[in-house]
Amino acid sequence: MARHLITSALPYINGVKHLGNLVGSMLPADVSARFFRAAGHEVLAICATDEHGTPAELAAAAEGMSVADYCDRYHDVQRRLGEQFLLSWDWFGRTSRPQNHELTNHLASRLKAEGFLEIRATEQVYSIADQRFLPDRYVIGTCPNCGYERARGDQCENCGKQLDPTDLIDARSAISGSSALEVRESNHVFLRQSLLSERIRAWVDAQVEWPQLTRSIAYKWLDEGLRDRGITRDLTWGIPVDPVEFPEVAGKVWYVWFDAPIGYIAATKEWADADPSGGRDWQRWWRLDRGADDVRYTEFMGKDNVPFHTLSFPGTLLGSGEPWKLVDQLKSFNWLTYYGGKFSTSEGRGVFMDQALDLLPADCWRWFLMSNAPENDDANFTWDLVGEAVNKDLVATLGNFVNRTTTQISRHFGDAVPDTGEPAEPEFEFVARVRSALSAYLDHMERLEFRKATAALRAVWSEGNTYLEQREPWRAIKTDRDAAAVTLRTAVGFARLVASASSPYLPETADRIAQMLPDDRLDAPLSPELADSILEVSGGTRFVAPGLLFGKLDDEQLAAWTERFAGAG
RNA sequence: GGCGGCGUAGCUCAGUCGGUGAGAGCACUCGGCUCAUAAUCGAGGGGUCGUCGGUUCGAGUCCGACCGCCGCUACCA
Repeated sequence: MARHLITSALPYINGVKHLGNLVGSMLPADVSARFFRAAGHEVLAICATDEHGTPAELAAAAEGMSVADYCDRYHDVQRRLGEQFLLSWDWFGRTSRPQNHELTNHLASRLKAEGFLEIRATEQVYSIADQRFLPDRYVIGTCPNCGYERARGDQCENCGKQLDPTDLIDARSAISGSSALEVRESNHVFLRQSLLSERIRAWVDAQVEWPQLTRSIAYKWLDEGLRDRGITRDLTWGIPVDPVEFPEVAGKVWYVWFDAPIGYIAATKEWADADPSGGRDWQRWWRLDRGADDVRYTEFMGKDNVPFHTLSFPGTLLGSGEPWKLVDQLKSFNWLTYYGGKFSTSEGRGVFMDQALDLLPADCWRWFLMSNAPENDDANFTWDLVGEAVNKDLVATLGNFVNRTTTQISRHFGDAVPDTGEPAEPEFEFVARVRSALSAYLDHMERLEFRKATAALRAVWSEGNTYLEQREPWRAIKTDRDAAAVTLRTAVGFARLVASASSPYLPETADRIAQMLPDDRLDAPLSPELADSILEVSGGTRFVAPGLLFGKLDDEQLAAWTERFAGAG
């Protein structure tokens, strides 16, 4: 038994996440958490909402709410949607909670003591009308290079030229449109990543398990040279700096990218604090000097998050001088595109988590998304692929197997598992084939190779249909009732195994299949040897047909959804 | 502009250190079966591996150029 700490990139607070966000971090994290639990390991799965920063303030203002109320509301929305997608977090926390305030300030204090922080004066654009400093990209104006009128202060989207806000002609606030801007000087705390660079590189060098995408992103940044980075902001919404320790920046807050990953640890502390018995020990998962030395820590995220998780956050923990647990495996994902384009909130293109659940059950989405996950390259969402995943895999292969098996049992043997006949060579061969297919599936799961794992799981399902075709119980029942009994009892045993094997992807369906045998459940850990359990179902035990597991999607339905979600772009 | 990635059967994708006749699922064709949501099982057709050139006994796999698509480029997160 191993101990697995699993975190998924924290979803940002401003609104409902789309299916690309889901498949890039939260969903694979949950599939892995469920898999490792099913395999008998100890698992702690942590997630939280990332609540600080300018976009949260603006989104709250747009809805006429205080930012604290706004975050309360959307934290609840995201938690509920996560639960509806059957994400089995051990804890879903918030970066705005006191645990994160405390830990963020603690780590800042440690970094200061170790000499990795520095106060620097910076010049930033201040909007008088908005009464706030503007991040570069919130200043818009005409590009001096190409004349594009809606260039942003960091880069012109039209010609690609990198800009400073002061380069823009007719610069104005992207928030209010006001051109009453001025450059003001402001002190900020900088994390001296340049001093940490060699330690971070040595640590990255040791991460031989990381996938290619993760490693290449980390080395790209290291090779270009890590720059010192401002980790405070002139905002009101965030974690306030300690005015005693950092008087030069009193009244400012820590940068959201400084406090967000610390939120993984703080959310674990929330989890521990929430247990009144005091039986949960967060340090056992995060402190190498408090029992975390045998933890295997896996992070899940989209590729845009990789630099922060391979460089800045590890730099923060290494620089603290304290023995924090660092990530072991970092599984990163490319983008899920919608018919080749970006999922877009502003243009209404793509499918969002709340809409998705109105169309199909969570299990269908979980299966479609994971079997088409953007693991090695950007992956394309199309409704045809949704239809294929549901109709071919779930309905025709898995659902049909369970349905044809249970229909025949109910018809010929009633509400008990047939108990006559003895397994023979065909059953032993079947078990051997299942063991082999199951083994391939479990290997891919261990390696977090989700597309290969789903293909391998589908191959496991197929073995059931192949077996039925070979034994033809519908024919045997007419001449050799015992032979049909053995076949169908074996098929039920296989279905019970399939429920266990499929549970990481299809938790709800797995439960429904398992309910077929309410008195004879399978709870042994997932392993190739579990294939032997196929022949261990008790004949005569109570049997309940679960009914159809999945509904088919017809072409008209898919066409209607294609039309509805085409979006403005 | 810089950096990185991708371009393999109609579609979505695998192809580990370059090496027996280039793979899977879906779609398509043929056959079997009829218990099952016309589902299933078996067999088969289909690709000059973006283009051109190079290295090599041998390249989808390495090198160069070009064409096309995409991402990142550090105070949005």
